[in-house]
Amino acid sequence: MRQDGVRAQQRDQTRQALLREGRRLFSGSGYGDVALAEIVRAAGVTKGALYHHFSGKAELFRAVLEEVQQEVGRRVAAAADAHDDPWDQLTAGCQEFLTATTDPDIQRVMLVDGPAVLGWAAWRAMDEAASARHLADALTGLVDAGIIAPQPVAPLVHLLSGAMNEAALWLASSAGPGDLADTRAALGRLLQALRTG
Amino acid sequence: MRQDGVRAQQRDQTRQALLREGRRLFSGSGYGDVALAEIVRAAGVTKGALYHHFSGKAELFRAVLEEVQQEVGRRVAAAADAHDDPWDQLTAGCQEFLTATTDPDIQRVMLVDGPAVLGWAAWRAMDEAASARHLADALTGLVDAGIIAPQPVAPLVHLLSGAMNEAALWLASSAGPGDLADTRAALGRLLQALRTG
DNA sequence: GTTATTCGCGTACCGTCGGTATGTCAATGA
DNA sequence: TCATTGACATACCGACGGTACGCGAATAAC
Repeated sequence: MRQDGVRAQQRDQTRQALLREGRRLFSGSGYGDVALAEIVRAAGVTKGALYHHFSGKAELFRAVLEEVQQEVGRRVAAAADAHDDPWDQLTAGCQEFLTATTDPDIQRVMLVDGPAVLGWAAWRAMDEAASARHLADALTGLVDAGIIAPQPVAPLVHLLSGAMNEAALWLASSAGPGDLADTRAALGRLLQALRTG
Repeated sequence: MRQDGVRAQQRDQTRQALLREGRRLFSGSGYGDVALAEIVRAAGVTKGALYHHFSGKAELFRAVLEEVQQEVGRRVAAAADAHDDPWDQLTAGCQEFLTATTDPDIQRVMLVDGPAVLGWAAWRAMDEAASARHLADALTGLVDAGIIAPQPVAPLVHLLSGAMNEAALWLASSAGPGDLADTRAALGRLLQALRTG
């Protein structure tokens, strides 16, 4: 990604600075309470630079969201790949998702502001590409292998994805000790319900 | 609620008009894309009236959200009360929730903009009071009756609530024929997993 | 019944913020 | 060496949320 040439390097550096400070401020204060002037000041540039790299505030946020989602997606995929058994891959991925998205900073961008700023449909498409796709693949594989009952996977993907999103928000907000373990257990029981026999 | 006296009537009428037009515009265009000037013009008043009844844009939205949530809550409670068996009450309530929140206008206010505008914690508290409380009560009752396995209900409430929210958004957005039925079936299977033996 | 007072709301105004138009200077290619 | 492109900076604008203040009618006080 890094190109040679003085100008290309400077360009990348500026873009990275905008993404870094944008992410930090959006995470901390929420999209609506962050002014562009704040972001560019923190990044050491001006609004001219921001509008040279992004079409506006919403697209900067979109870029930040994409970064966050792909990080979470990679963590989930890595946790799943650590197992060989398809069923273990599913449960490990779900548990890792629950852990990763418990970070309040990730939540604000990914789960709270994301759908409102970009619209649910666009947010869904990005989530699909980053992590829900893994869930759909895992479920499809398990159906094909006869491990879970034959059924349309799309409804399941959304039910489970929504369940984990909301649970993560709750865990970060009002979690007492043991709530994470209880939630993991409850989620495990729901997943178990999908198994045949 | 309606009081006598010319002034009290006028006051109620203005407030209702603001809530009605606010709800219509927030539902159609989303919180961020609706200007206060638009709302007061539609309601036939001025910003002075709006700020006399509400502390600002966010509180008007909060009042609208409360209205929407309580409507949904009443629908869910009514569907549940139509049954005598506690288990039937749970499933009927969940299915009704899924149906009620498939309305795109309700979704935008209740599921997309709500958490972003008021913050997740405040949104959650309102949702708790309006409808999630019924879910928690139903689950607690089923645990006490020995119909579902003894376990903390709080994690379950959030998992199921989140599952239904996300599923409703999906159904309204990209639903093909049969998706609603498939989702109801999948949700029913997940609920079934909670039953003992 | 007259006066005082509150109340519901309109009007005018302000600061801030997202967005745009244009200028500028260094890096690049011929 | 010179023309050109590109990566910004600067100055500015319109819109919007919010506030200060005024007014007139309904109500309360006596």
